[in-house]
Amino acid sequence: MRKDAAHNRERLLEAARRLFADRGLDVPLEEIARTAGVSIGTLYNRFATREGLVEAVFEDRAATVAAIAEQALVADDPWEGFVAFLTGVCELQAADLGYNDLAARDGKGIEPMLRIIDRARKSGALRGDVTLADMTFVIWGVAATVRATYRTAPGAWRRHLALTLDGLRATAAHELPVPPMSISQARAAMNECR
Amino acid sequence: MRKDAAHNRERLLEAARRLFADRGLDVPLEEIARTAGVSIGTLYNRFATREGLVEAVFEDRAATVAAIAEQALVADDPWEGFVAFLTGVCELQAADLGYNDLAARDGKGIEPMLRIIDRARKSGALRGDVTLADMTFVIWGVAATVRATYRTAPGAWRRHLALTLDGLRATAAHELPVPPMSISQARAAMNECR
DNA sequence: CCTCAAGTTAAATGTGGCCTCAACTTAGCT
DNA sequence: AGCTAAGTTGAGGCCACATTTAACTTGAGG
Repeated sequence: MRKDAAHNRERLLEAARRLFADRGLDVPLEEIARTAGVSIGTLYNRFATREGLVEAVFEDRAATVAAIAEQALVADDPWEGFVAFLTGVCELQAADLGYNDLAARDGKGIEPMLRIIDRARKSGALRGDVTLADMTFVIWGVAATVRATYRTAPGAWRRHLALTLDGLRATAAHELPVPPMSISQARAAMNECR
Repeated sequence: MRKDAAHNRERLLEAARRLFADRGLDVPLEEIARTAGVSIGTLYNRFATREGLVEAVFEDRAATVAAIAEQALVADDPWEGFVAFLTGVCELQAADLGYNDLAARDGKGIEPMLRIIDRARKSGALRGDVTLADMTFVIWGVAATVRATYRTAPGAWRRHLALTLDGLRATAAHELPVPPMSISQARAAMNECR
């Protein structure tokens, strides 16, 4: 790749990073190009599709989430680890409207939870009847609250999350009315998200 | 109003009712007119704005919600009443994507909860630290789950709601990290919802 | 310095939705 | 039957955004 092309690519990523963060994934591509000081054609040269750009902007997030998961797995208290993981992911959501959109559609954010859930359940703190698929409820719920409140009441999502977590403790468990979604249902539902 | 105009109004309401229910509030007005067998101009004659149409389609819902609230207030067990109200409203959301959109934006759905919450709190079943504003979390959360799952896993929202309710019981209470939103913050956040 | 593949540009094209308006039609009154 | 206010129509203007394309520019190897 030529030097000027690489440079434009960086400028585009920077612009997209900022605009996605402030306004979500639906920002017009023309505005991203303009903000980057580059023509719309160049944007299309560097990133064939919107998804390509989104992927490039957020590729680091997978590693971030993995790091949060690792931390969570070595926490002294498995429940604290579980809480720390969800809090960490939700903080990413709250800090970036683009990632907030993405997390609700993407699925990759919850897959690393499998072992964290297992550990917390075995410790007896996490209720035994929740599954990985139930974590989508947490993500979708907090995502919705972030979207609604990020301007009016930033930080309100922490209260939503805390209430949700209280419902996930073994000590809070009451019988659930329907079986959990299968993983493929959960994945399909995430893809369907807009 | 002339007879033919009244007739067209009905046809438009019917079409809008069905399309909103199936696809949410963002259905193109042209499609509603076409489905009603009427021109777009006539739609604008009968309903000056999209909100006007939405309001007309869903005007009965306020009474429905009020009825659910009344039922809830006379339930033997205040907690059961509380659960019944939220379940009832969420069933409305799940049955109609348009109302699902509306409930998350509208606020009117939760105002009648004030007395229900009071009663459930006084009975000792509902945790003492939750407020009316916290109910927006339930509405937003279930709305998001309905949107994500109505095709893939209809009914999954009942599980989301049940987990949420378990977190609202007094017996589940742990300290909350941030104070509740004020009512005006909650209202503003609802208006901000897309 | 020349060359040309690589890259950039902005205008053009396409799509989809909103909303208006001037020309036409009709209900309903007398 | 005739009049007219009320109502209907759909084409047309507008806008926002996506995507393509043909003409122009430039980095970098020889």
